[in-house]
Amino acid sequence: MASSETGPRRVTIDDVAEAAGVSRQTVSRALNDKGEIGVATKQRVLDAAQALGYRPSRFARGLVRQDTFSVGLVIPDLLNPFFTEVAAAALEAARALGWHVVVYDTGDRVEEERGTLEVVASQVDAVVGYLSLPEDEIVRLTRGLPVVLIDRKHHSERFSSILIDGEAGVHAAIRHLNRAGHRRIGMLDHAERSEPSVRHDWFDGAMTACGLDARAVARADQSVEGGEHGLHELLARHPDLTAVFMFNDIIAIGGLRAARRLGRQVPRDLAVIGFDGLRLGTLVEPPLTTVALDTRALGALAVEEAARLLTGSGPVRTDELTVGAELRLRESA
Amino acid sequence: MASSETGPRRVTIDDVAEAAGVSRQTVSRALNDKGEIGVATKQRVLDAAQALGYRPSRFARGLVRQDTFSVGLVIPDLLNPFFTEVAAAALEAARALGWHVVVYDTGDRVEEERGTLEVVASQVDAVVGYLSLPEDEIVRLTRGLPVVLIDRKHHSERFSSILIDGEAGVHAAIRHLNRAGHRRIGMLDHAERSEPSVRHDWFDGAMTACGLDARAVARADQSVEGGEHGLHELLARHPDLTAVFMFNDIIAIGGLRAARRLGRQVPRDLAVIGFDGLRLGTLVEPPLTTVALDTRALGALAVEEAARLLTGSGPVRTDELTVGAELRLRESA
DNA sequence: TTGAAAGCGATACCAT
DNA sequence: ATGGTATCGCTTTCAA
Repeated sequence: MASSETGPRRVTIDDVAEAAGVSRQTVSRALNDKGEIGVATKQRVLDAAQALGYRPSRFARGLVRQDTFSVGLVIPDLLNPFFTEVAAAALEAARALGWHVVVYDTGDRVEEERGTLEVVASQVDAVVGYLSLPEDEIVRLTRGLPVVLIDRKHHSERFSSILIDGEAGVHAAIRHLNRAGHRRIGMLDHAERSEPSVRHDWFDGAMTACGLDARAVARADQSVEGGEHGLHELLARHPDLTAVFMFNDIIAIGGLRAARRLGRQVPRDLAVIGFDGLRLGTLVEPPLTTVALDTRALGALAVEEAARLLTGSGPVRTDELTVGAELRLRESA
Repeated sequence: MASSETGPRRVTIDDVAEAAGVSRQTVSRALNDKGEIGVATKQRVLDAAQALGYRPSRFARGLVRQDTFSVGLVIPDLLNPFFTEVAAAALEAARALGWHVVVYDTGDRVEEERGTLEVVASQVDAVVGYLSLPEDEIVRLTRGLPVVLIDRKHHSERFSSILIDGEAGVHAAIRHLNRAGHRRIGMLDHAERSEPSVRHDWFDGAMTACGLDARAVARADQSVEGGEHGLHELLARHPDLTAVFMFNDIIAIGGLRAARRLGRQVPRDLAVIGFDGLRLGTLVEPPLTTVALDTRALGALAVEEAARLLTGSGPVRTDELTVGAELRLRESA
């Protein structure tokens, strides 16, 4: 027994050729259903391939027929319904283009994002992602690949961005609350970064436009539990609030639950408005009023833009790469 | 202007070598951070690569360093939370193995499943999927690839299966209802295939074991709306039911909504038990009692089994490829 | 530190 | 209908 056992060598097309007593081109023909081959020969080749357990190398094949593309989709958490919807849309758009999608879930960890970007370059032709690393690091890690950033501006030439413009939607939401008589409106912002979010800016602007005071703000983790916690805190500090605008639907759903526990009935005692427009919002009680994004468009645009970047077809107008948001009235406000 | 414009040729390593005035091995060294290269040379190469917009071919690279694996994950609908959870688990397991996952969403359409299987073979080293095509067709389309079927038995040598055993869990569920005084218990089965589901068999067995009549069964589409419809129908035919076991959580959530609309309070007027144990079930009102599957294990096992199949390491015991289910009491029953 | 040459495993083109 | 040969773009020896 050799001590340098090296594992079974890969079965190549040549092995099949030898076993079937033909040349490798003939094997190729048989396997790819090309014509120009005798029926008997073909069968013999197929049998040999089967017997040897032959599987063509996708790399060798890809090398010679340069006609398949894949995009890497990098997201923080597939179980977060927002990203589920974006991912589903990306898959659908990719299917339409005949592209393959390699999905990476970084579990909200920066090191995983870094690790992913490190390996992704050797697997795909372009990257689409909701990324949190500094841009120069992304530039370095993606070694020349086209990159499409979701909900984040870019600077590098190689990059592009799909942006979210929720300003009009948030204004509509606050106006809606104002008209319904709400004056003391708070916001639950996210707690990820140290600075307030862009959504908070929109909220601020909308409140100011209505002549309202926008200072009742607390922060929450991006999870149902985070929203629950956050609303408790917000209401502890501002018990007189009659309405709350939430950073997103996930947090809003946590808020709904917290309100119930606090004995505050929604929307009678407390109006709640979310952001994102997740399907999930229709399943909770009461159904969530929200500033709805077209997550489908978001995912689709991202993949399509990646394809555009790769083929070098000209730049598209920024507004075509921007997804708007509109107020969707349901029952929570 | 030549009328036979052929598009920009791909930038290869040789182009970079020429531009930098070095050999291509030197370029390779520079790009892969190998040592054995002068700092100045390295920088010159990197600059040239940058200037030319060079990106290494993943196929060429993969061909020579045969060290990366990918698995194709084929599911009917990523937006169905059950598959979201399975997919997330699969991604996590794959990450641990250093594998890449190419995801395909067939949108519940058989033709798409067929189309996917047709192209997937040239992209991955193994396939994991919740498939509905006849096995002989899958065998044919996947041309030699190892295949792991989720929630479905296999016959082919090349295949393996991850099975769900919910019998004990369903028995526990029915016993729980029985103990709580329920006697008239119905079931909402799925409507996909013509025959009753395996879960229906479990229900049947459990009811019989309790000495109860298991004939109140209706069918529902696998969606929230389907569950809503289905429960209406079931209660129309059997108005005296006091409890319902649902094919899965999605349908159960529809049932919850239907019950509310019918003015039946859950669990007081109607107890509801789902199947799957989705996180989603904790968000609805009331939180859903369910026969919970370990979807995490399901996805992870599938990917790990695919890896095992590929490396040819011996077969694993069937019970290690089976995911159990247990009754998770929440508030709907 | 750098370069030349030999593959990796398939397909395409051109003979026969 | 079948085979020979070049080729895809890169990394890995092995020399220099």
